[in-house]
Amino acid sequence: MSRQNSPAVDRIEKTKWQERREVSLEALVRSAMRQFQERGYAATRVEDIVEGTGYTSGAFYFHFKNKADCFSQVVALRERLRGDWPDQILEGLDPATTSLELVVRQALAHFAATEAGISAWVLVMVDFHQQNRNDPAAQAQLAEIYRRWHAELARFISGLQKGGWIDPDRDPALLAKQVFAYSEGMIVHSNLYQLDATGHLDGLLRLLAD
Amino acid sequence: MSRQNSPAVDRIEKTKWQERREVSLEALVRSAMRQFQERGYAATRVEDIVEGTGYTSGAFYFHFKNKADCFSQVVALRERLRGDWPDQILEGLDPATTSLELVVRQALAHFAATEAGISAWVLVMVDFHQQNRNDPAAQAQLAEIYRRWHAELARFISGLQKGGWIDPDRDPALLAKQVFAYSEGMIVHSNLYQLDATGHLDGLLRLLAD
Amino acid sequence: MSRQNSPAVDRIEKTKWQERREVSLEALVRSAMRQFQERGYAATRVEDIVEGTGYTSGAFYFHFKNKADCFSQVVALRERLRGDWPDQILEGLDPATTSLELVVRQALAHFAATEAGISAWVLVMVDFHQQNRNDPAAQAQLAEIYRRWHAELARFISGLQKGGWIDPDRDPALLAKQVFAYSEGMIVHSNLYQLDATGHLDGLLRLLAD
Amino acid sequence: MSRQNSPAVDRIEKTKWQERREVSLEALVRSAMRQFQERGYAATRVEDIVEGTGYTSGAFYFHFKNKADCFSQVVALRERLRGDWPDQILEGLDPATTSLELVVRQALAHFAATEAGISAWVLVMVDFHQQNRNDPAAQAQLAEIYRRWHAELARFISGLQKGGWIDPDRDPALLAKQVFAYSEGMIVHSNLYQLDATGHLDGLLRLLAD
DNA sequence: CATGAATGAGCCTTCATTCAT
DNA sequence: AATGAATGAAGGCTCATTCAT
Repeated sequence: MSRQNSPAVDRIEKTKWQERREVSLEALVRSAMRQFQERGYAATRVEDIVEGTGYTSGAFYFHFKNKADCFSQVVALRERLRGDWPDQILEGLDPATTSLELVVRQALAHFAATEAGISAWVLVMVDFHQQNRNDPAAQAQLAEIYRRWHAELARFISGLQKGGWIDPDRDPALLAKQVFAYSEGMIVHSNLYQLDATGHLDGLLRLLAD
Repeated sequence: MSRQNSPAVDRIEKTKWQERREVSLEALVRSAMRQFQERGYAATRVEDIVEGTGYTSGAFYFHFKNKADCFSQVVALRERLRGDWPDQILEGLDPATTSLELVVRQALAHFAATEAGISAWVLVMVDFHQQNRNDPAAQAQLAEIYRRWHAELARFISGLQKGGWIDPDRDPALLAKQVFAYSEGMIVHSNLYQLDATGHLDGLLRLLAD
Repeated sequence: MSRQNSPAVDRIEKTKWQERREVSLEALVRSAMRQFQERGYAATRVEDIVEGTGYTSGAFYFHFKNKADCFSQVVALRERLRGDWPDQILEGLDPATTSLELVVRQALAHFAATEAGISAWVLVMVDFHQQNRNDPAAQAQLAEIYRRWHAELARFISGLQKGGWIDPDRDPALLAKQVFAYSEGMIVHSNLYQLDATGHLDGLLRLLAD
Repeated sequence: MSRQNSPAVDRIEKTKWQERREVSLEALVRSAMRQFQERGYAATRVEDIVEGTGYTSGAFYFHFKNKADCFSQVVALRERLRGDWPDQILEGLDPATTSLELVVRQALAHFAATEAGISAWVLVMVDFHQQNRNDPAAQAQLAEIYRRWHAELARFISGLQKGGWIDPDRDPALLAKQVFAYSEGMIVHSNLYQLDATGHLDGLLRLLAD
């Protein structure tokens, strides 16, 4: 609290600090996201995250309580990046002229675009889960992440039902669960076993079809 | 010592040793399977595996080149345990009186039984994959494991087609890929996010249905 | 800014700044004393000291060269707080009506009062000593602190001798040394081993008695 | 368990291992004692302890759970070294021809001899206490260490009373407490403030005298 | 075939201190 | 006079693996 300054100056000062802080935090979180994706959660050292950002490991621990906290912030960033996709995608799509396949393609494209090439995040989630099996807080956090993802998906599916793309009698929550699991299962297998994406979309449509 | 014995005695000695060797190897592999499942691959220490078998870490490195080699042998054991399930299950099932759902249930039951309560092996696979991203040999090995699993599934699906449970025009390989991904996606999500199994079977049937 | 002002204003400015400086310094020193006592010297982080004062670590390093310097200033504060106790306590005590025990009790009460609940400072001294074993300057400083404390005690004991409470033939310096060591030994043991104060006063009187 | 060997061979094997283990453990504990004394508990790194023993930090963690555990074992060693001193010293001393001072000198000499030049262990105890203030287990352990030391001292004092060196009406427990605190206070002050030993014995005798 | 003591590289984390503002 | 983001060195501890026996 620089008591000699006027409140106005004070506010400006504070903003400047805050900005600087946000800039470095953002840089670290983005780097962490990339590294986690590239190496997995466990195999990523704090040094790896810091490297290339111009900061040091000390800065890391200024911004994060620990590695797990950093992971949380990465997840938060990913949710922000994803944005309000259920509405965004459905908005302006005419059921009369747009097939279900096209809508689904749009959704997949949205994720591919917003998640900045980080396509196999499930693997990181699994990795994080494995490293924190005995930490109930961490597990609760994972469940919470799912809850949000699932809610978004269910909302999207409701939209599909309202638009007439999907049978309105099916349970959106259940469908969301199935579709989500299927998609991530495909991603897991693609990465673990070096498979191509053939059939991914096809299966998705079968699950959604009545 | 054995050099002083006659060839006959030698052979007997050898056999005894070999037996002991097999016994201890089996014990270690089974313990490793349990531990990997319980703690994940990375988090399982060699000490954890050895503990409870009556052997020590030295024995571990007598039987395995390293931890990854141990993992391989666990996978091999799992394949042996699984056995020739496509034939076993289909054998004697009458399409006229048995629904697709029942057949699928039988298959799921078979895995549950043979895999001895190790139900979330995907997580271990992911874990192993993450720890060995830069080792092409390990990745190739994973691909090979998939190949075999996938072949079995495809064979099973062919059987279903022959029995009239599934549209004979669909591609068994593709279907196997989809069904496998879906199932493991469900398992991953169940474990990571503490979900129940609701809807798992339903989705499976939708994928298989025409 | 001050360069544009008249010398008079300058002087006023300077005084204001100096005041602020003293205020913050005082706050930090007092906080440091509390924290050192509560956590020990080594375990007290600069952050701990600063926390609760409204200042930040930057302010700390404005006032102190480093942590050791801060410690010195705390010690100086403690000496100021202690004040001129040998005279204060003896003043007005009538040897005819006041027992030695009562005088000693008064002294102990005085310390308890002035040192503001900081009763186990020896531990901090030991801690500081341990962390600075290889720094001759720090060790010299400790010796100096002792010298002053010891001188005060010796003066007090001289007073006791003049008042007839203690045999005038005994060496005040030696007695001071013994009494001081005994008292602090008691404090150390009380804190390390969770002992009560039983027998503390008794031993003190035995040391002083002829 | 080398199952191929006879039980006799087995026992010999085990003994060899045990011996080897004891040798290295002893080396590490002794080195730790020296280093703790020389540098203090906190300032002693595991590397310092290991250095000069021919072992590495890995060996340290094979023998000790952590640094605090190592400290415990050092304390245990010190108790072993001290041995059954109350009886040893009093044994064969004739009260008619031996003064109290001489007996006390013998005791002090005993400690000086057995503790192998480690004369200021209190400082290490304080250091350890300071580093573990928030660990109730550690604090309980310290109390236990005191209890044993104090019991030995009280037994010694009882012996002095039986021999007629000390007034039999005084409370041995209280006396032990006072004498112990005084002695360690002296040691603390000697080391912190670079004092000589003058007056130490004198004070001790005054506390014991009636 | 098996033991188990020991290695040694590696990683997370802490914290006194600096410095641009 | 004070802020607070950032540094960077240091230290405790883990664990896969080795090796003499």
